[in-house]
Amino acid sequence: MALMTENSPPRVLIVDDDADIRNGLAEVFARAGFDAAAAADVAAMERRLDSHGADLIVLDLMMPGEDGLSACKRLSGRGAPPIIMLSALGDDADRIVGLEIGADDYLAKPCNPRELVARARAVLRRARDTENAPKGEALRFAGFRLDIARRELHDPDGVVIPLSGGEFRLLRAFVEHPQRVLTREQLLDYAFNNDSEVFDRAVDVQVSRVRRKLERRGAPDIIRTIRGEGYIFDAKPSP
Amino acid sequence: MALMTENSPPRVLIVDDDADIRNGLAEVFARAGFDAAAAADVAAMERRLDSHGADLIVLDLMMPGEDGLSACKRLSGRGAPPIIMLSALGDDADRIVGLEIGADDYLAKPCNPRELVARARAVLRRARDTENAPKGEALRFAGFRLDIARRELHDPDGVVIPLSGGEFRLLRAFVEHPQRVLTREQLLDYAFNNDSEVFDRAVDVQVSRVRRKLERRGAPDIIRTIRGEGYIFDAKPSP
DNA sequence: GTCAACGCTGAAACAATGCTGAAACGCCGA
DNA sequence: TCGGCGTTTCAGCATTGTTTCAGCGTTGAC
Repeated sequence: MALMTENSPPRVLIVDDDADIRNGLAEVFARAGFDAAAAADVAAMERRLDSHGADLIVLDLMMPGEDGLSACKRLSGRGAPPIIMLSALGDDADRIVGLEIGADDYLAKPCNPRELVARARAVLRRARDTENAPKGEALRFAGFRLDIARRELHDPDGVVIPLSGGEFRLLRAFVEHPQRVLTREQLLDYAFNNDSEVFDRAVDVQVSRVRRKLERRGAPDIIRTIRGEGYIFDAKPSP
Repeated sequence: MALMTENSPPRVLIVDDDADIRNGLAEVFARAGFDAAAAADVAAMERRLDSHGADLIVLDLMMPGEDGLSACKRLSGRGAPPIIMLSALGDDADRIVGLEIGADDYLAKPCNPRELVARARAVLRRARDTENAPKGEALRFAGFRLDIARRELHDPDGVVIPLSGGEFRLLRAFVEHPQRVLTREQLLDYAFNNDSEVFDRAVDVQVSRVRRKLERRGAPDIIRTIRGEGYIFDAKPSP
């Protein structure tokens, strides 16, 4: 599968012969934060896939030229991104129901744009979940263990240290970027909602909160201050 | 039971009178790494079972000739592989549940192919885990037993705790994804009808309903809140 | 080298934001 | 009509960004 690039907007490819629908859906997805592209028929879709790839295809069922259905069957073999089929209302949705082969989801047109986007996100999430499923992620440092799936910190004795959401994100940012100076600005990027302007000093406060919890378990000086620069996470990643 | 050969693809046998669905599902399973075969009716299924065996049967409920239901009842007695029943659109899965047929899981058509494959894997996993145990696979946690086939929850004393359909689906989602934070969005995916837009908060309410029933049987804190993130099912799977 | 002013940081207190649980309501299908 | 279920409302409160202040390292002048 064309792997979705981490931390970049998911690329959706809309395939429909009706220009109004095509562009409308593209705009809907674009506004929802997707990287949206459009193709008027199956041939154009294939070209686009070859040249740019995609993380998700929204495919109209009925189209002149090669049918969406046959394209779906063919695509869904290997390596293709997940597919959401759109069927025009009035086409017996029931029949399509039986034919849902290969598609990851389907909707009847006209469909609510928000619902389409929601389903798209769901399909992408599921695809990603199955990719990352076997990953029992845990980051270790100085005897501690940061359990990503549970968002918990365990001290060397295995005792759980409660972390708030912000504390967890900050500590995670540190653990994932160890042994290097991180400016407050970088830490804001990594660990704070960057949807609004937040003062640098908020970082100081969170750092001190995390420090206190680490120190209390006998691990002082793991987060060192670099005066005028920022902070550095100074712990050896444990095995 | 026709034992599953170790380290070879699991053999699934799809039984449906509709050729499109039959072949489509076969392709879905094949793509998912199964060794898929298909049969158009119960008689063909029996022949296939005798000649090749299978590790899992996906059986349509409504079929001409012998009904899937009766075939399921008959099969589930002895040595037969686990069965996933598919009920056509409109049939209510919850109603089927009450019937004492031997299926291991139920899905309502139309179903998401990924969902079906996931359920198939889950059934096979359970079957393997309890290979030597009497039939009646169930998910166990903290002394409780969640019977997938009967959609019932039994407390440590064996008493049945009534669950509504939504409560069952939510609890099942939790039990199948333990020890990790599940966002409300994920839980909506797993446990709610994704036919329309449902607000996040519906999850909270269902969670509180399930919590109340668990707590009343002396199991508090099994579903923990992760503020700002979601919920985590924090129970050790029991033997 | 000494000293003082300055700026940076840590700690604590504070307040606003928004998340969550509980209860109640209403809709809808059986 | 009733149970199930999604929505709404509201109160409580954890979280978190801001503020204030003191300590101290840094820096520049003398």
